[in-house]
Amino acid sequence: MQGKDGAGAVSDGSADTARAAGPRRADARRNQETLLDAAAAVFVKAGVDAPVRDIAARAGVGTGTIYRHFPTRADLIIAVYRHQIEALAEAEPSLLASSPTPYAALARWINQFVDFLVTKHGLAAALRSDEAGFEALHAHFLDRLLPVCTRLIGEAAAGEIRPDLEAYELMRGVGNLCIGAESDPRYDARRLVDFLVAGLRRPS
Amino acid sequence: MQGKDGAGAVSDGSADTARAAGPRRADARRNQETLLDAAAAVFVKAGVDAPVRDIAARAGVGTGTIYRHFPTRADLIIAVYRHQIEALAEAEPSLLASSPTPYAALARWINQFVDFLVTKHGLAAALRSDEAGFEALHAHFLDRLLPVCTRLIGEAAAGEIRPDLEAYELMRGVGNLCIGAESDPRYDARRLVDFLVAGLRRPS
Amino acid sequence: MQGKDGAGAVSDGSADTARAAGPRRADARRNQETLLDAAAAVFVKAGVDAPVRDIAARAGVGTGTIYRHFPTRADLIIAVYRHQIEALAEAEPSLLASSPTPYAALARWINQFVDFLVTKHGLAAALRSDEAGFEALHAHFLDRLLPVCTRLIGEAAAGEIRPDLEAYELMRGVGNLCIGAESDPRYDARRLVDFLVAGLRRPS
Amino acid sequence: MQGKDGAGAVSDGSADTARAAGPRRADARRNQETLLDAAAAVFVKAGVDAPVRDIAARAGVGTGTIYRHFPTRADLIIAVYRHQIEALAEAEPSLLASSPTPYAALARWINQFVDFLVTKHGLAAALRSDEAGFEALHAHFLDRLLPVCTRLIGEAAAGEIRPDLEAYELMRGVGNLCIGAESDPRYDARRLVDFLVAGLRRPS
DNA sequence: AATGAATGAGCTTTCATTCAT
DNA sequence: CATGAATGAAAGCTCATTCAT
Repeated sequence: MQGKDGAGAVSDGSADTARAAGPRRADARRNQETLLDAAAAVFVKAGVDAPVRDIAARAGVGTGTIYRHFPTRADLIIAVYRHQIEALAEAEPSLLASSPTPYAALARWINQFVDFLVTKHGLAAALRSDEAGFEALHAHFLDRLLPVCTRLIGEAAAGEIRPDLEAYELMRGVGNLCIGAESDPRYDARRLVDFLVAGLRRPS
Repeated sequence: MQGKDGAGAVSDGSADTARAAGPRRADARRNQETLLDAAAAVFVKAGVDAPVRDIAARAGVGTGTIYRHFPTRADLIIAVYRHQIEALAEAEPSLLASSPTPYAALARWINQFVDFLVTKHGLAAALRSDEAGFEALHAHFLDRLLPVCTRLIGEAAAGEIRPDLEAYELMRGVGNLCIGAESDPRYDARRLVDFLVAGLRRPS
Repeated sequence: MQGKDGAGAVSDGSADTARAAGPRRADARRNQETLLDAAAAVFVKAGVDAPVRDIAARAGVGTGTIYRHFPTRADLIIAVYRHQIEALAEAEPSLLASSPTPYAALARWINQFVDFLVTKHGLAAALRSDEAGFEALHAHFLDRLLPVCTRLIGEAAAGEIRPDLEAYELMRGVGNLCIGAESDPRYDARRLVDFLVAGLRRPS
Repeated sequence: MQGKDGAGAVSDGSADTARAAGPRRADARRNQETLLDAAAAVFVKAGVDAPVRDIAARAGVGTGTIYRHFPTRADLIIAVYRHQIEALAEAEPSLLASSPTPYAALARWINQFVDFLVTKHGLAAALRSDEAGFEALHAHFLDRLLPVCTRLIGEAAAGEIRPDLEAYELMRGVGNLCIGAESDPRYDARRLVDFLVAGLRRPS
């Protein structure tokens, strides 16, 4: 599984390191996380082609630091992609704990998932020449998040939402709704996702 | 195609309604329509790459007839595309008349619209080399159907659905949901469209 | 001689009429000639198996008209065969008149003869089951053209070409050179006929 | 795959052996060669259906010897065919050496080639039921002789003959001229081949 | 009598699958 | 196992032929 994890065409070094759990020293890892959080936020707002300067500014570092950790933009996108996947995977318990109902937790998770989709769709463009790499990252995405979404749906399925909803189908549907959303001001994907999520509720 | 229809010799008065497109002779135009109806139905079920034989069989004609009218598959897809657009445009009054509520009419129209999307997405693939042609057909699509969908939403907006819903956004959303649906058995686009349409209703 | 003229296996009627002098009315005969000219031209270019549509198109008529005059392909081939033989027979004086030397006239006649051979060879295939019919048509061919070719050779024999050349031998040789030429792109029969005709000249 | 060598339907044994290098013992091979030379000569004069007695007589052996080596006539024809091909292939240098000009060498080679064609055409009849076998032998013929003829043409092309002459076309043309020559006393194929070869010369 | 749209058998090509090496 | 030849089902496309107009 090592050699086919999809980072093939991308420069190694820090990107590869980031893939596991980040740098060894705690402070270094914290820096890295800050940086990825910042990049993720900027990606959500301005797309994966956002200026490096903006990301650096939001992270409170110099642009050189970004390039030190992620030599190419693809490296950065991949790292953010993994980072957001981790965040989505780890968000489950806290969402369930802090939401009034399981359905509300699912809705909030989907909202965070939409943020991630900017990165995911950008990834496809960034790795256009590396089909295998993209496939591997996509597989990682499914491996990690399908179980999470399935559990969230399961919690809500008890009474709030329509039965027989499949996590794959929901995630794909939300993913589809977000295609091309960045470039079209007349199309607000998030609104439509809200409609879709609303439509999951059982008719009262 | 001999005895396909016992009353074939009797010309159908209603079909004589003057129309811009179509062959001159009345029977030829009726044949053409039969053929396009059949092709549309097959496209919905089996995609735009469905065997010509299947389309011919459903239309009750020989394969040669298809090729005579539409020398290439792109020609056929384009004709079906226009035909379905017309059908969608003309369906409005009857849907409104025969549905219990305007919302139901909209929902049924969207359902028919999903059928059309198979053709629309197939069109993109068929005209991959003809960007300009595709743009023109897409423009025609918007010109013709945006007003229709806007009116249907307007009817329903009075009380049944959430306000401020834009026809463009809805059609784009439904269109997006149907991307790649043919090739993925785990993904039922129509189900998700139903969820989306359900989500348009005002919370009671 | 009537009943064994070689059209035995072929449907009778108009084909038989055509054999003599064509239809009675002048315009009908002209139509017939137009049609045979067209068929001959198409045969030369695309062989005796050329689509009926192509012949009809070149003659400016519908396909049905071809079938009315020549119910089977064999009928058509036979008619073209006779038609071309007549043309070859009648070409003699004008060729002699319009060519600088008798040898040039012979060369041009042979060139036209090569056109005819496509039909002649096609005839054999078309009448495979009717040996007697083929023999009769072949005899007609010899009866009509051997004298013509003999005269042309006679004119040229005075000084331009080798003595003792027999028309039969020359025509057979040219005929042989054209066997199987249609199906083999690497073999240009007309080129070789040109060589052969060139080889008839007396060494200077 | 047995029949790859083209003699599939035909009895094996000496025919197959002959293909490689002939019998082991030198004297036996010399006998074989004498026999094939004789058969070739008889074939040229009297066709491939010549009586075995005649061949045996010319080879100075008894008829039993012929049957011992070549159980069926097809075996014999195939062996002669291969033998003549070898002879034609090996004749090149000596012809070039002993002829006044390359063109003369080519003309003499073509003359010998005409001898061979009697066998070649007879082969087609003998193997009528073994299409694959004939194809294979024909392929062998082309493989072996096309290069030889190409070289001879190349030698002569310098100045004596018309440019752009293809070996395939020439050999096919000569082959065609010899079709049906045996059975028609009014048709002297060799004479026509001479004309054709004469026509290859550049006009002086 | 002429036309050409319609038909569908059949030819060609493709391609998934199998099987032998 | 890996390879790639062999197979044949499936589909595209052509064109001879018919027949309603």
